[in-house]
Amino acid sequence: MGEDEAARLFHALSNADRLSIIRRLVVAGPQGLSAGDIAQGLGASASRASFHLAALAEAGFIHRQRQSRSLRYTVDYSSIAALVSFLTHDCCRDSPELRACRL
Amino acid sequence: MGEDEAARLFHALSNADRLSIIRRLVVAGPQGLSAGDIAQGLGASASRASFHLAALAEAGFIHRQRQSRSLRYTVDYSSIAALVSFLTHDCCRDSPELRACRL
DNA sequence: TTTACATTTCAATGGCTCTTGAAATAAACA
DNA sequence: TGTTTATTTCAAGAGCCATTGAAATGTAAA
Repeated sequence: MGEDEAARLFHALSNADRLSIIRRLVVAGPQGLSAGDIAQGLGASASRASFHLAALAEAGFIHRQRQSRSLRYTVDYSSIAALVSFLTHDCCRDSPELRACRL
Repeated sequence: MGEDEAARLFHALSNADRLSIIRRLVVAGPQGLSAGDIAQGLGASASRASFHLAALAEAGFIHRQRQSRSLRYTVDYSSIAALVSFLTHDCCRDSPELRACRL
């Protein structure tokens, strides 16, 4: 992953609503959540939730699937793993200093 | 770390120049690099480099120290470790699905 | 004590991001 | 078919971000 791509992914995570969405989808597990559930959980309007869902989906952090009238969103763990990998391997070059402060 | 704080840190990383700065500082090691070295390496104007250095410093990813006429910048690994920890522990709740796709 | 060097700060500009509410799309049901 | 439900898309506006070049700050050297 190059720096431009990584920057694009970090931008997708640079918003509290979007981080909250990811966390809710992690908690929800494999069955995910509908757009409406997410908007309600966030206390946001439908269009605001949709805007952030679109940003996350475009970056590959979540996927969606229609289920009758609802759209069901789920988290994509591999995209998060890729970002962790970028930070530790690419960016910090597996530096011992980083390891040393693993929490 | 809360979602607002995490979002703030992700925003600091959401730019290719800033990611490039961190990488250069990792490569440079404990003695770091001067602002001028960084601007030159980036192919950016002094003020542009300074702008991005200020954003990274404000977020705690780098530190600076005056050394004669230059300002020497170094990377702060603990801030990066904290972000990795946020992604894996807080955001993904140490989910086995995340582990499963560790690269 | 001027002069040069290293870096930041400032002001202006263009572009992007987020929010809101209204309109459009899509699916299910009566 | 017409209506309700679920969600996205669109347009407009406010605010933030990044870039540029000029001016200001701080430090060392002549």
